Amino acid sequence: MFALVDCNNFYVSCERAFQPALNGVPVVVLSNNDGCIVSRSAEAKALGIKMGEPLFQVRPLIEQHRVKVFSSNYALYGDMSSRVMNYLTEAAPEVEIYSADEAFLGLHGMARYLGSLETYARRIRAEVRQRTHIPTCVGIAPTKTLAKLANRVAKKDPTLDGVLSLETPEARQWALAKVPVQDVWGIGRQYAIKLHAQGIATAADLARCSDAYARKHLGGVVGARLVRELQGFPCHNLAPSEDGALSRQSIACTRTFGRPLNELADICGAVAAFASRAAEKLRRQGSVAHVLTVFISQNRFGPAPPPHTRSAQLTLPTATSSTLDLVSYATAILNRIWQPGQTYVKAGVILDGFEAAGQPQLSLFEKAPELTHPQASALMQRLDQLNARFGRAAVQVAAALPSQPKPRGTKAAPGVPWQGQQQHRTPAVTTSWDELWEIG
DNA sequence: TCTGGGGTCCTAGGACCC
DNA sequence: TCTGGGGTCCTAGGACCC
Repeated sequence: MFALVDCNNFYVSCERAFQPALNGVPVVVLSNNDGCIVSRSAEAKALGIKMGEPLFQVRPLIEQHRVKVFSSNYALYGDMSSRVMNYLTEAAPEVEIYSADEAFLGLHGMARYLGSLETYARRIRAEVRQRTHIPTCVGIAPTKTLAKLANRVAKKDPTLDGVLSLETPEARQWALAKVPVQDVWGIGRQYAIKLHAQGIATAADLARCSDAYARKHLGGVVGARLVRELQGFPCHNLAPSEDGALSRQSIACTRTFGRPLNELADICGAVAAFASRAAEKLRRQGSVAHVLTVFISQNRFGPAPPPHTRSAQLTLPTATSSTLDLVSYATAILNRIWQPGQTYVKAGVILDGFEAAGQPQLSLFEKAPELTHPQASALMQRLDQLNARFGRAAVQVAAALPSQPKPRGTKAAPGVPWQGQQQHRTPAVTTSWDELWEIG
């Protein structure tokens, strides 16, 4: 059996945890750059504000109903997420952290010891709420896909009080019939259109499909597994998270700029900063990367036809996690793809092809790579320590700093040219000394 | 004026190898 | 007319997830 614990409206709930006055009123949280709606309270959903909608399109609705609006505060959400996950790691023998706000618990053979899994789930839910003020729902089922489905039904049906267990076939049939096919985990927009056109409207309909049908219409083996999981046959194992942290196969840092940019120096600063961030994340998970991709994008909503993005990928001679290496490779790639006279609105750096740091895999017949310079590695360690202590980006490579102010008489825009808007951000009350709550 | 930022897995096709 | 049968690696792209 699996349990899926999923936080309700996670970003909004994090804001509410420190501002109880937000309870009961409509609240939304915005994406980076204050562009789109990415989290909504139940009251905001009821007003018809949709997930992913651009802020400027719903502004009338927001003003009319006095919806509270917040820029995203990832320092706060990340910290709240670890609090929730740390507790879950204590509370269950096996935990897979699936995202910032969701975790699968492995409950194989646990019913013997726990008695009712549903009672256990209710206890977990109450504990998470008491410790963090974050509301959750829990779904229990023999497969991950059914646990997701159970969780969804628990969220929608208030009489269930946040927990639904699908341990019996009867319970499963009942739940499958209630869920529209587009709400099944793994059915997105494209598949939903196709399925409805063929008369498959609910999860129960989908669970009755043949293996051949699933393979043909739902992306091959992926779709076949999806249908099997709905039928109650597990195809996905738990992937337990070590140390309560996620370990990635790729790491990206990509951003829309605060305003469109056409100066190479400005874009170069952005790319250097993104490469630095990506390198930090890479070191934190103890990996080195072999492959580096840089891309720059023009406005995809503008009149110009696609493609809007230029990118290039580089296989590095030696896998590395050094900020200095990655910044210099990244800016070299940028110089190859940047075109003068064009205006760019976004850039990104993506790292791939990971190995564990300190033990690169040697391929047969290849010469051993040069050892990482101990000095460079010590330097990166100091860099990470300083930034942990004095705040992110306290120490940076010079390339990531904004270029020098322009000569007098020309008007220089204030601040870092590529940095985005954050007009509605709350303080990082749990992670920043400067922004701690003052009581008194 | 204003439109996010991460990730995953899978497939197909081409180059190349024996 | 007929024209092997595997492999691997890489890239691009699609679909999905939170």
